[in-house]
Amino acid sequence: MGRKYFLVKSEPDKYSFAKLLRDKKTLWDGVRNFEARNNLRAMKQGDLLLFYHSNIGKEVVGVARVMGPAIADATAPGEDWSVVPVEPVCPMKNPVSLDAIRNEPGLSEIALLKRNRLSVVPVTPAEFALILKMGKTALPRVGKDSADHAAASSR
DNA sequence: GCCAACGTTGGC
DNA sequence: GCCAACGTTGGC
Repeated sequence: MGRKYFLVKSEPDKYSFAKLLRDKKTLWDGVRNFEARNNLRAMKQGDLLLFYHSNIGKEVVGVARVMGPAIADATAPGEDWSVVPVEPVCPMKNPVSLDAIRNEPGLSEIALLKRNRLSVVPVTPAEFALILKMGKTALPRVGKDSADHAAASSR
């Protein structure tokens, strides 16, 4: 099956999309909610993430990509939490605010709104495409993404 | 296994 | 900084 889409939240003064751009990659750790953890575990390499700034900004500011499957969260030894390695894909040309999402009829069912306080929520392909469009953002051509291309062309 | 207390998240 | 929503914990 094709790639899946999710939205992940971070408080920008804790970990911002700008910081991810600088870091080039990070482990998405610190998730301490079972449902959010299970969403992390549902991710696989190549899945795309909308990066949302909570509290400050309250807007989708960029797109990130899952670099590999979920692994144990080393920040909670002995506990059953997970992290996922992610890398930045591109910033949104126009950040998409929570208000804009609320006011968009095509996004009335989005899990971000329905499941208010979940820090990792699934996004449908249609919702993902619509938010990119609202952000006037196109995904870059991914030449380095040879594994995905090989998988796609072998189908 | 119910439910009250508590803690956390996140919008305002 | 307040408060509402809601998930988690712990007593019974």
